[in-house]
Amino acid sequence: MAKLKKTSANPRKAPAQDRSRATVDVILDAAARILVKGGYAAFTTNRVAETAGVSVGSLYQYFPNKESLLGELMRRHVEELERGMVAITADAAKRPLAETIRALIEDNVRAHLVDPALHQVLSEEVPRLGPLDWRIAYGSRAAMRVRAALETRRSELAVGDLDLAVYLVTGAVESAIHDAVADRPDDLRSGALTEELTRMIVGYLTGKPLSARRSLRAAAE
Amino acid sequence: MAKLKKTSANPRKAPAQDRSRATVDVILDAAARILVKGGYAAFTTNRVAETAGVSVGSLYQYFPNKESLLGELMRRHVEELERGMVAITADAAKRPLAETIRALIEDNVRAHLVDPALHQVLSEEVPRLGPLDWRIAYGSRAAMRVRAALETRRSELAVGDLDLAVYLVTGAVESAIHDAVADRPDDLRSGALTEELTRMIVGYLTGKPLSARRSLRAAAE
Amino acid sequence: MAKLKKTSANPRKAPAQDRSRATVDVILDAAARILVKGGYAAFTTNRVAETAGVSVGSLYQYFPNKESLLGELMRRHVEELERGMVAITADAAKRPLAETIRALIEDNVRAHLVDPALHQVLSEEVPRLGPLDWRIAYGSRAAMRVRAALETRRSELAVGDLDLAVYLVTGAVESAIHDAVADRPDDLRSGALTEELTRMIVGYLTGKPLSARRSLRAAAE
Amino acid sequence: MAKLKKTSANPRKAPAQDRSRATVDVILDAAARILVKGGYAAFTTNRVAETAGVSVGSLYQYFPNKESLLGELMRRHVEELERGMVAITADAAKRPLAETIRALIEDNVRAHLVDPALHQVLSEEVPRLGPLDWRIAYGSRAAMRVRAALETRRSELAVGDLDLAVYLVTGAVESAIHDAVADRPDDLRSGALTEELTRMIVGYLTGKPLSARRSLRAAAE
DNA sequence: AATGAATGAGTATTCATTCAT
DNA sequence: CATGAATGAATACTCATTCAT
Repeated sequence: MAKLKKTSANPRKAPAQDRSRATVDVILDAAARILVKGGYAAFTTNRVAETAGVSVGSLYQYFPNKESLLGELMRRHVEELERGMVAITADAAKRPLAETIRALIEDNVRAHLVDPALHQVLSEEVPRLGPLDWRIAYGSRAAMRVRAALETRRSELAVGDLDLAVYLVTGAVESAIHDAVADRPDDLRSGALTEELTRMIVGYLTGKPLSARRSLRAAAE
Repeated sequence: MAKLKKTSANPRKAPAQDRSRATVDVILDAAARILVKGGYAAFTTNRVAETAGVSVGSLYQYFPNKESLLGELMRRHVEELERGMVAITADAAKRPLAETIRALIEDNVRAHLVDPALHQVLSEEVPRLGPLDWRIAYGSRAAMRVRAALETRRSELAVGDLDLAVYLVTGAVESAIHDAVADRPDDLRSGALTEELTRMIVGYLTGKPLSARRSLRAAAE
Repeated sequence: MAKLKKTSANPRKAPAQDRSRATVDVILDAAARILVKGGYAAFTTNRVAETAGVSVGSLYQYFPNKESLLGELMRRHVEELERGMVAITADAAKRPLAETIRALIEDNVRAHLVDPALHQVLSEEVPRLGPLDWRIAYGSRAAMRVRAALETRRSELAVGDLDLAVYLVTGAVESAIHDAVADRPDDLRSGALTEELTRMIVGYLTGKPLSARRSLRAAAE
Repeated sequence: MAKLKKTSANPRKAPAQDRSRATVDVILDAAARILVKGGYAAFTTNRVAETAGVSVGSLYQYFPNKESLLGELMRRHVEELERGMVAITADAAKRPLAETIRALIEDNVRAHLVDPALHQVLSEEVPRLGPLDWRIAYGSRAAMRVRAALETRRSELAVGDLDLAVYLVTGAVESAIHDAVADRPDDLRSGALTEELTRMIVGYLTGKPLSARRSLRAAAE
């Protein structure tokens, strides 16, 4: 049960001053390192503080509670996930659908390969943080963006319920890539997974399958 | 003292006697109820025992540790998930691919609608249990079964790397349905999600899209 | 603190019947085996019963509590220690002091080499059992016997306070041999320790040292 | 998570600060009081903390586990036992053997009369602590020191195997005095036990008995 | 007599959080 | 602002003992 004592999961203050910013970063780095190395079980506030080289007191100066530390870590990760997506969806109207979709998938793969271990722990071991949880926030924001992008090329779509289709598609991409980080790292890095995902998604959305063979080229043309 | 590495996540003894069986069930019921109601945080051995109306001692008579309680709960859930799959994949050779796939998806949806709240908590909040974790065991077993089923209809397939395709497809189905339990219960119950998923998967695997409109009928013919 | 709930540390009944006797023995054997193998930490009533192949209930039929199990084990050990001593002290009047003393020491060594591991655990790990503890009972009984034996040869003694001397001597012998079981097993088996102890004790009691070299022979003549 | 095998039986940190030192002392005092009053059975970490007037948390701040509490208590006791012995053995070469031996025994008696109840509990009831146990460490260190002392006066010795003799002698002295704390406190305080022990040991080691009557004087001359 | 399921008080230990310095 | 000593509620698990069958 998510027991939020404080408004929680948000940094206590905007890190305006330099020293503050530095301290916050040092703490978050330590937190990430600990999570990656020892999993959520090793993630204790005292240890984070010690590893960061600050006192627990200082940690609590910047983060009202343990949860907020995780929250910030997640926020940063989502930022990374969203950075590219914003740019790509912005250009959706100018490009064929297939191209946009492939770009989105490629970018998601790229983002998942940044500190994959941390990403892993964050989504697998860390208990849910209530409505502030990144998975929820990110999921729906991503869906909105993708929906908007798809709507700019409505004519190419062959789906009935666009909402449902977007939900399906974003979920499938995110989860496939996420799981592949652990299960199929080679296919992820080689582009094989991107290729297959793209074929699956584009085929589904447009009703016109990219031929397995020509898809890469086709999308580029 | 011989410190037996507790082969955790397995019930301590086969519940042979009637009283024993009853106790085991009463405990598992209580465990499930607590998980659903209060999440993993509320899941303490003492509370489970109390809720079950037995002593902690009794709980530990049947489950060597907390983990094993979760393990058994998971085992039962997986059993539910697998029951139908085995039957369906067994008949794969006799039916068109689309039909088998739709059946698998429908069955998975059905299984997810049995005690969905418990299913949810089990996969989202409960920390990973090592190699005994059902997610790992189940995932790969399911993939194997599906692969075998698809191979009986190789000629209908239009994918290069079958392994990768199976990985993608089973993961996408499982995660889409799983997420929809929480996010889109109506689409799940109405069959809309099943429909879309089937179209996506069949289209991807065969290279020949089911038309959105005629898909249901088509699959049946 | 020794918390005796029952009159404790005595077997509940004289094992008269054959089946009873057999059960008692089977339980004590199991208890001894467990103590030797796993130390006092492994010594739980349930495990003893299981190892013995009887139910806990049966164990409690014959032993009112855990303590009494240990008590009986100790009683048997003391019996072993005392068996020889009685015979030897009985003949004390007929023999030179040195001979009696050597005989007592030799017999004590012999007794300590019977199941030394059990002996060890019993005296080192097992918590004190109150006034019923064998160490106390045995210690004073042994002292009494030795005192009586020495008094039959008073003329050979060169000590002032005989009581104190006996206390010193019995304690020294017992503890030296006991420790040597663990620390100097070779000297114990070779007879070297017996030799030295005899020299020390005889010298102390008679005021006339046995020469190191001739002591063995001298005692025998 | 990195599970550091706690190098138990050592204080967690050097008690540098004043407040820390005070807390440590207050905890150890409480621990000693509880052991003396209620024996090892009453010795629970929670009770120690409560008696000390600190929280369990604080206890664990300074002692990584229960064992380490006992370890420190033992360490301090051994310190007491060794303090005098070092000084006495250092001067062994300058003095007749008898004098050194008597001094060692007297000092051991003195040390055993400091908080004898605690000493008692520590050696009788407290379970062995592995290689960190003071009994082992102290025993062999003491033997080494005594051996060195005796070797400075080799010419006065009439023993064959010095190692064995030292083992015998240190064990006998330690155990006799130790037992006498409980069994013969009057003889211990009056010096009678010291006297007899000295006669026994000196006689054994030198082969020339101190006459019972003149021994005190003789040793002094 | 024998069984073994059930009991539940008791224990060591952790860790998020506070607050006096 | 920073420190880190102190807090104490909470938790998993054990085991001697009982008693209904």
